[in-house]
Amino acid sequence: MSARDIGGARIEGVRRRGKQIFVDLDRGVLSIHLGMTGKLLWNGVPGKYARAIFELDRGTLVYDDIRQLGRVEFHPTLPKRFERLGPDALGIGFDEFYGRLRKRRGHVKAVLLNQTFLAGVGNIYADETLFAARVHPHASVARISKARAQRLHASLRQTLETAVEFRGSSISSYVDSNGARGGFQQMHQVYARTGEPCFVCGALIRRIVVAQRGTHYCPHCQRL
DNA sequence: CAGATCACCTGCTTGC
DNA sequence: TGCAAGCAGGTGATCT
Repeated sequence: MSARDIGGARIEGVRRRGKQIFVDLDRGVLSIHLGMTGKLLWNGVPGKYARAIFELDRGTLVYDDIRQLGRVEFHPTLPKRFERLGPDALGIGFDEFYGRLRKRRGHVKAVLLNQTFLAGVGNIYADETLFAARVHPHASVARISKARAQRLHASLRQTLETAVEFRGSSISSYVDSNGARGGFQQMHQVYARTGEPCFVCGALIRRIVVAQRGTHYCPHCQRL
């Protein structure tokens, strides 16, 4: 993407699906993904890690990203890969959730992280959801009962809604567009609590690796 | 096609 | 004190 692509473009709308942000322009679409350390700062001062600066009529939007796992791309037409994104994790009802779950195989945590299953569940929220639902991250999706699926669905919604309310988890450096840190990290029950006692039963939280991601769970509360 | 693995990137933590 | 190694993770490419 270069300034030539979007200079003078008119913004016609802004949408979000999971972690993906879409800015509809009169000549295409801007897709933005914050990755892990990406930030969009409204009227922020561009610092050492500013990767893109958008001069708008009413202010300046700075895209800042320390680890550069995020992306800002311009597309004249939206690529097919975005069509593969699942429905937004916050909006899905139980029937659709259960129907989609039944078509999947493998470890439940890997499925939760898969953005074609649902869009929007990252590593922290997968761990926190599984703890709230009392489901072991290694549980096989094929063997999840409808009752447990209901707990998973309810826990996912609860976890994400609370996280949004607290404006996210500022683990490394996340801040919102006003530069404010999130507060959800203080609510974490298992994430990054390896070796510490479970708040419910006192058992020590364990860390394993599932789907190449650090995975935290209570060996007593969460069952296969 | 599905699942597993690696590369990307840099600040912070750990170990010697 | 200093330095190297390990770790964090969302996604896409590559491999099996």
